[in-house]
Amino acid sequence: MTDIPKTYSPQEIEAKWYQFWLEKDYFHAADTSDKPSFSIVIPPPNITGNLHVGHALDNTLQDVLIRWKRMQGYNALWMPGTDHAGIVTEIIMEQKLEVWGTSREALGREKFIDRMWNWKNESRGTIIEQLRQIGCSCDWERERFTLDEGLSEAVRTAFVKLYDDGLVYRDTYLANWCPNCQTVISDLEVESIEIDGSFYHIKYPIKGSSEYLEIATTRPETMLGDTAVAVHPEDNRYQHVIGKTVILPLVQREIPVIADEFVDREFGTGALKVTPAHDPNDYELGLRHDLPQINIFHPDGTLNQSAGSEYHGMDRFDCRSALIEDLRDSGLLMKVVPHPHSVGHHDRCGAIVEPYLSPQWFINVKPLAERAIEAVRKGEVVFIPEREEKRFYHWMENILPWPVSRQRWWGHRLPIWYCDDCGEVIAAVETPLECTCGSQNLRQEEDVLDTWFSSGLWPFSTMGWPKTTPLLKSFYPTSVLVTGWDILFFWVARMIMLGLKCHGEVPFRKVYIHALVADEQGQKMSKSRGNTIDPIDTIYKYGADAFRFALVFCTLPNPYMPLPESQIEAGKRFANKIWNASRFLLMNLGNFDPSRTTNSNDNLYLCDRWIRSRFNATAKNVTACLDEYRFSDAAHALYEFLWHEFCDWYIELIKQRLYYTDDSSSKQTVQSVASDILERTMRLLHPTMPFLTEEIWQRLPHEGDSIMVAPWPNPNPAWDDPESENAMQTIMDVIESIRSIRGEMNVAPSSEVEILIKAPSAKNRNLLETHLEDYLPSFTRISSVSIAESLEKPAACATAIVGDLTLYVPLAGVIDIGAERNRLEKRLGKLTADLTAARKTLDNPKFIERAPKTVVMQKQDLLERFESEKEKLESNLNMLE
RNA sequence: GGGCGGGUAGCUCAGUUGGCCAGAGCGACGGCCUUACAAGCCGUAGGUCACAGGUUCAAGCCCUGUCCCGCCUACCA
Repeated sequence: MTDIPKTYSPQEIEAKWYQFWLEKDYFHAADTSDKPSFSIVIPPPNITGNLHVGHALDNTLQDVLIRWKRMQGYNALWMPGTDHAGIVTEIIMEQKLEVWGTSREALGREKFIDRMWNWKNESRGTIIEQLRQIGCSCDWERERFTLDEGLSEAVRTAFVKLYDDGLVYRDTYLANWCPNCQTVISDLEVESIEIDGSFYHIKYPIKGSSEYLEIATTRPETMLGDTAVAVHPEDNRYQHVIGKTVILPLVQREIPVIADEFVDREFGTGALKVTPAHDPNDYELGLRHDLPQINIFHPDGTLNQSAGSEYHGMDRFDCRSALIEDLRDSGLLMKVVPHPHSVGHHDRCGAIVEPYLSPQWFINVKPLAERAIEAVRKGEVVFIPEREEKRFYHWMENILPWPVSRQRWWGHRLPIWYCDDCGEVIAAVETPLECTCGSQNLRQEEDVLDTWFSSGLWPFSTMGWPKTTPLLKSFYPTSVLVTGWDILFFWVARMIMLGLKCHGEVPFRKVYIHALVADEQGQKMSKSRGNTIDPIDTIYKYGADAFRFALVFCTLPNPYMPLPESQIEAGKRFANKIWNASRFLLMNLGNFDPSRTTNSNDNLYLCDRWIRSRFNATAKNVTACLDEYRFSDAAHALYEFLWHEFCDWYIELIKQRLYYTDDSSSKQTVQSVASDILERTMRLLHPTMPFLTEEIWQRLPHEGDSIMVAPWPNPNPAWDDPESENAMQTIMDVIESIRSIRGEMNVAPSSEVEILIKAPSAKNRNLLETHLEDYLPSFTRISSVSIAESLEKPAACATAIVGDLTLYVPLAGVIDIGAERNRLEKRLGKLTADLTAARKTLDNPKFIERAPKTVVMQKQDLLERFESEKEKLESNLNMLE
């Protein structure tokens, strides 16, 4: 066993165990089982993407849950897969095509799609392989992709079902249009960004008059599509122009001045240019006043022929500049005023979104939303943290129709066919052969569906829906969904709506919404900020377990979670600490034979009973934390127990017995207790740090083939031992006091000191007499220990007080009286303050009267302790001369 | 404009239904290569819990107001 390396090196260990688990098929969940079911579907990452830190967090948390539940005896399914990620993937492909000197249009739909599939097949596995590197125990045999035939059938089925129920319709509407991607997008995909824009004040001359109206606009180029000017009906400034005609500058089109209450008199000049085809408000205004809609843009954002020959073919922003110059030249530009305002940008490509008239397919999600809200209100889906539920309601209650068609090629083509002969529109799961009119001139809709539509079906489409499969029966609704808050509306809300609609049941019982990863300054990690960390580099540098531990440790129910590199380093140090504690133990197991150990408590030392009791508390705590999705607390509990109880104290406490005991049965006992506690703790830690724990577990005495399938450690009620915990606490306090004196008095660690302890109570005297000499040498160099009911304070010594105990450490020739006085006075100052506060509370008759008895008693105890300690401190101070 | 979250140690944050002397990690300072671990060990310092009121026997926690910060959301051209 001495061949165990001194430092933990994760690389080969991680690869080895992952392969082992795969070979043993531990990741695979049975279709049906006698065990209770637990299931999670992975938020499918982009098939052509790379793992980023957000994925790492999301999937680590899922892996923690799934490994934990598996150990708890569940038939645990983690359904993996990937998403085709329509628009983003196409954007990247188009960039590649440009480099290769071609384009989407040049290739045509069929060849373009072929390229996409080739790319998909090439990159297939990249992100999956990365998930494996962080240790994800997904059921890889069941891996799905949103464009697979089965899932595509689910998409068609769901869409047709919605169509048949009258929830799908086609409409020409002023929707958000991305001129760069040349597709409509939903309002969720529009990101408002504040820009330093300008207000352009333009003269609109009134026909047959020398007067003009002053119009302020942020988008002067849209004036080419103006079909009216509007003022407030009660605006005194403009009463005389209502009903008159103005001449649209440059264009010379005559347009009416209308009155509408929508216009805000306070804003701008109180006169509004109306462009029904290019502004949502103007669109509504136009409908009310029956104004013409003049579309001045091509789909790519260049000006079309309606803009007039002057501007035809120009880009919309070039046109703005040109138009401003022309207005200036004509003397119609009055002024340009800085006007910061927010402008919609496409969240995928960053282009400024254009409100644009086009025929689109919509889903009327209002009825679905109502049902989803009801389900959440009834608790069929529980949000963690709870506050996310409010965001959910807020969005759902104000939901608008969902534009689902996209003018793109990579995705599910809408299962809609048009009859060229009779104009019939057919929605069908399978390609129809002929129309009801008998015509075979059927043409499928060109548009594809929004990627989020297929994602919305993910929890059941991956399990075989629309077929009724054993998998659906066993695992739907899934137990919990784990995802970031940024896709609550995009994805979570839609899954709930579509799950209820299509499968009649919510898709998951719980949603755990985690933070987005931020850097040390609290800034979200993003490529544009350049503050990202690469998970694969990080794993290489620190090890997967260290990375996972840091992620779990930092996971709090906040919107952003800082993940400083120092925390990942701490994870690495923790892994190394565990490694070395295990190494120590393994080196001292000798020819220990666990099978010969009885479970008798006879030979147990105080510290054995203590560590078992502490283990119990830890096991309870960790389980409770995971039950409540308090990941960070679980990690803290494990860290605290392993490092600061097991390593700092227990290992030190047993060294004497392991090193110097000849009594083989006593040695056998401590070997048994220590290896048993470590083995169980490895199981508690396994979901968080799977590789390290497997490696150590395999080396320790254990039962079974893998820690992965070992049972989750439950607390053993027989191990709860508050008395031992109290006794150990006293001993630890004594040791800490001595160490503190040595440290503060600058006693060299190599020099031995004498310890005298006045122990008035028989209980503590007995405790110290029985145990202290066993334990003390491991912690501090001592020449002798004297314990007595009462003893005289030696000259020139430092003192400390622990409960009713008074410790004397003679330091003749070493002690600095001034330093010791300072030390004691400082302690006394704090003590006096605390004592005064406690006394004040207790002197209040209302406190005695109204506070619970236990609280009063606690306070009284506390006061007594303060008083006794103060008394001792003062006497020590007085004797200091 | 509306909504949500936050302001606790130098930094990042815990602090679960109000009730032991307000904690952790990192950083700082001092001392140790003590045979599991220097990726370690020991010790020390550092906080008017944003501010002002209120409720209560008791407030970091509950209520009101103020000041900051962040985010989400909204059609003011």
